[in-house]
Amino acid sequence: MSKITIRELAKELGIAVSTVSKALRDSHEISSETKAKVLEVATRLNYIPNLYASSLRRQKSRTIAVVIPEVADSFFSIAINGIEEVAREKGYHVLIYLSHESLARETEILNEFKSGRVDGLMISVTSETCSGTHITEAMNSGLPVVFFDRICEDIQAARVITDDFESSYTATRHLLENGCRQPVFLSISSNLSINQKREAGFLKALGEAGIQTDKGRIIQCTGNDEEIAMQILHLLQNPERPDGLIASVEKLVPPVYMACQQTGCRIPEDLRVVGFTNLPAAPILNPALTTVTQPAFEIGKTAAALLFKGIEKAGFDLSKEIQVVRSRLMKRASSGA
Amino acid sequence: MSKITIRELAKELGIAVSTVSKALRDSHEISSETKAKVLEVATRLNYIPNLYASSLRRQKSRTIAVVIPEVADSFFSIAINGIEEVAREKGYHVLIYLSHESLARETEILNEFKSGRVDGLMISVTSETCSGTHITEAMNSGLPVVFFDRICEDIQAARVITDDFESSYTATRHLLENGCRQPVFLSISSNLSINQKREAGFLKALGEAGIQTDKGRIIQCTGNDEEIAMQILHLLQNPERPDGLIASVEKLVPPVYMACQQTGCRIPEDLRVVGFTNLPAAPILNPALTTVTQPAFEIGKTAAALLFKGIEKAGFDLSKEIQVVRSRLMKRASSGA
DNA sequence: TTGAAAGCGCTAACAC
DNA sequence: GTGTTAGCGCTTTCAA
Repeated sequence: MSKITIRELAKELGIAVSTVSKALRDSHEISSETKAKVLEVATRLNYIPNLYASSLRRQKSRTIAVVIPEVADSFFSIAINGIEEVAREKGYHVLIYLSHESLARETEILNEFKSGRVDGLMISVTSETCSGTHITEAMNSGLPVVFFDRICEDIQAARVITDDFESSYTATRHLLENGCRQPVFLSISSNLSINQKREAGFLKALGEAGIQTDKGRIIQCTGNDEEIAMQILHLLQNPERPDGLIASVEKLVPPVYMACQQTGCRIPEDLRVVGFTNLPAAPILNPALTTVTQPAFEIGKTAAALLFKGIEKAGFDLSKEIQVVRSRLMKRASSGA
Repeated sequence: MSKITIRELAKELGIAVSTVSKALRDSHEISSETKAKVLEVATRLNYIPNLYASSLRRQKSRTIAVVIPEVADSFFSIAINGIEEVAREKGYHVLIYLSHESLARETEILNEFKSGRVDGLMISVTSETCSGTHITEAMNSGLPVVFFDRICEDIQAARVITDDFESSYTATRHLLENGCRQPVFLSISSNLSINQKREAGFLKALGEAGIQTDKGRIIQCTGNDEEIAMQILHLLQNPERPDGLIASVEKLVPPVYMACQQTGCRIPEDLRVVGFTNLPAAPILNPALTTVTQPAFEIGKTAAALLFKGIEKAGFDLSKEIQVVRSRLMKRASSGA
């Protein structure tokens, strides 16, 4: 039960520690008989190698870090599922860090990785992150990095993203085809490249439909949850209220629905709604929400697989890798489909 | 930028490594002048201590493990928020492991902790976990353990839970007071102590109301998502269908609502529904869902705080700690409130 | 094919 | 108050 070291294994077997070490790592220079014997005793004594000793020696930790703004969000939590699945197959451990949309916090977190704490990093940046010097610094220290979903445009690094521009364009066209003339786009930050793309897709569809794009079509929702709720409430109370709405992130969906309940604004009759979200509850909302559903699990898996390639394949240049996994528009009642 | 060691710091300063080490750890046996000098050079050279060397030497990793069945669930993801917050304050790192409701997987995960990989463990067990020998084994190796939410009754260990019996009893009474005569309780596993308590609270309320508790009032939902959906569909298609329902876990909510849509069963007229869930979307479902809302964030924080006390306070006996944080019944339209 | 020995970077006795 | 030194448990030359 107590901690057993490689030294004790060696003593038990009557051979040298180095032999045991090699046998355990399945080295080709050890005879298969010896390997078998070592393995047998190791399992019998329930030997578990000390990861820290190994990490110190090999400068490898078999651990990766996942840095995300928030975990209580269906996109990120499902993405973690994908990441964890791949990590487990590969025998890696997963450290989770939440930046809570704070650049300062994100910087602080990344700074710790310079010491070799992790072998790789997967990150979805905060809405405050414009420049990425804290990230490039970590990369320069030799850390393989993969961005997923929320990338940093100005950093040349591996990216796993979805087709934000196209899916937003498609969603907007869907609204327009259902009769919207004054749709708005609810954003949480224009720093975020995914938001810029979603906004661009939205505006392109508007432009093609001959709808003015200059006056308040894009609305920044800032502040805490209550402030955002108030902002949305005001929007819908306004006499010139929109007749269509795209919620660009999941957390905007409840306040939109609540504001409609409070103002008597009917979905979809008065306001057609589409949300970027992976909420399993989307089909059972009142009314069922039309969503741009991102391939969260796939993105997590793909990004993790890419990272491990970067970690394990010598000479593999991660920085040029860009993978796009497509989102799907799921039409439901909220858009009057 | 490159990795700088304590040895180089010492050389730069012209003092011994041990002095540097002690200064960095703010030891009382180092003069404040020396400390200041060391700190200055350390920050100037951007020294980041090698965690693995330190962990190997001190047998402490400043890392904790969180083992949960699933992360794409609002209770667990919010609990992680609470855990992460406390961990960050304490300067600890958080490893996440998903057991996916598999005892085998859970056992495999815990086995790795015996080598001293983490300083403490927070766990919410799988629905397959009846006996906890894999957990006691880890505990016996000296690992501080805190259970949260899904505990193991037969293990004497720290627990942070909610009032499952009482909240289920209250929820059931609420259904009965609104006219239910044939409520059912949807469960995913009777192994789980939280489910047993919730079932017991349900049955007690039924008993007090003079309702028979022997015939199929408690329904085990097993299998994958589709199978569960089919099972619930059959339940509602049955001529003797229930007039009230408690969904004991979040993932049962969507299939219940979907089945109602498909069968034309109206909530709350034909079926009054209560769900154990922290879904932010509960108020905007069709109709708004009455929930037993668990204090997920509080549970996470409390459990983490307890674990750190167990890790850091010498002689503190974690195993006797039991903390109960109360859930709240949020009455909404689905129960006909 | 196996073994001896030198560290990985840090900490904690123990000396000075 | 500061320095010297012996490891923590493991991996990896290099020698046998």
